[in-house]
Amino acid sequence: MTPDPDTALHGDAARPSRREQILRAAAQLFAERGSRAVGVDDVGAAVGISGPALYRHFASKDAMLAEMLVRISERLLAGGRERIAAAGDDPAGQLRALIDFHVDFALGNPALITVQDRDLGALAEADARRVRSLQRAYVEEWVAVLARLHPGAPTAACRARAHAVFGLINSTPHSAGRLPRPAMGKLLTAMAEAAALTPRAGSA
Amino acid sequence: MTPDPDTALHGDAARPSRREQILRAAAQLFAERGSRAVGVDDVGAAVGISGPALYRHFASKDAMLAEMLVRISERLLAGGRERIAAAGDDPAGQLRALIDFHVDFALGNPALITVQDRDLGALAEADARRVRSLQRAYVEEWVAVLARLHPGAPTAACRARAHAVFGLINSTPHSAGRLPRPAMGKLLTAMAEAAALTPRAGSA
DNA sequence: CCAGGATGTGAACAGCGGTTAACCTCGGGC
DNA sequence: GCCCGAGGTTAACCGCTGTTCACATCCTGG
Repeated sequence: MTPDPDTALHGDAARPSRREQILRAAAQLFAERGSRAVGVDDVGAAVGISGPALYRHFASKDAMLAEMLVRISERLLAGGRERIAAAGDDPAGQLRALIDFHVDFALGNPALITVQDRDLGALAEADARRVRSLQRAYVEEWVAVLARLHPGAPTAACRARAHAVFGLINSTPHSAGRLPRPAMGKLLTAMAEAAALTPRAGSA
Repeated sequence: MTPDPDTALHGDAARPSRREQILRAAAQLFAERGSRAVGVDDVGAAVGISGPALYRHFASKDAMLAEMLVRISERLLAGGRERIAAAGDDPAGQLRALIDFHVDFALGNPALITVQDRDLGALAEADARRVRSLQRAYVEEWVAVLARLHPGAPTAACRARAHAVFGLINSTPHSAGRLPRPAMGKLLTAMAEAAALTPRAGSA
């Protein structure tokens, strides 16, 4: 019955266990260069140990990436659902809650955002399936809210709208540092809301 | 004085010379799996030849990627400038022209869009510099237009706005196929315009 | 009809990078 | 005081993949 120092519990807070340090450092490096381009030695060096020592903490390099991506997707899905629930029954309020949440996440974790949609393809099919499933669930939360705001719009359109808003907000890593974070937050929030609410234009 | 079948001229039209076939196929594969993950043999197989034959047309795999990315950036920059010039002096019209152009490009070349911002990091520093320079120039075209539409806004904010709009439009590859292309075009255009024009919210 | 360049091919090479193996070193419980 | 497991280290292995080589082929122009 050892305290099980690294399973699901134990969160991210407290002094980060080696595993956490590694995941953080790896996320940073993966975001900068792409997971395929960073070597095991690079990740090791980033946390002060060297190379093969990582295998004391992870089964493989792919396992690191998998855990990283699964966690991100889980945080997004859980956070999104929380915010929707906390926003009551008003779809407009729910949308604002989702946007605020996603903007905060993106501004706070640009590296994770980058890795998430660049290195999904590097996962083994089993892991990829799991991540995609979580992502899909998150998207569907948005779609449900958007559907109430755009009655009569086809679901596919709401889905496209959700993806477009993600793209807008996730642009953060590309223009990071240019603008102070609070200003960036306000700007992205306003743009995202405007984009999400725009009625589709009439045919003529 | 051979007709110089493959230099700059010769465009993309006509029956695509081997080089073009290869570049197209490679773009497709790179977009699907990431440039590092596709082997030289895969690209060869995609055009019916096998493996090392590619070296009759390109100096290296990296050279293929480099040429691909440089071309994309050039097309975007040239196209953007054209459209702005054709739109006269009205900033609102220029913005619409830019948006239409970018939406068309993204919907027409999802693979190129994907490769462009995922595999930039795989380039040698010299090539990367060139591509970044072209991209920057394209962004600045947008920034100039946005600055006229948002007088008093700091340049950094306009730049962030431009990146956000790119992210919105470039979301296409992630939600492709779901919606018929014309509908997708209308939707993205409307969302992009709304996002680009939203005034930044007041402080309280 | 014959040289020759353009284009392909399959085999061999070489380097890189993930993974494993064998060995060290502590800090703590019986 | 000893044993032992957690966590590191370095050296070796090995498979994969970009690249090169030596050799066919085929179409073309003289």
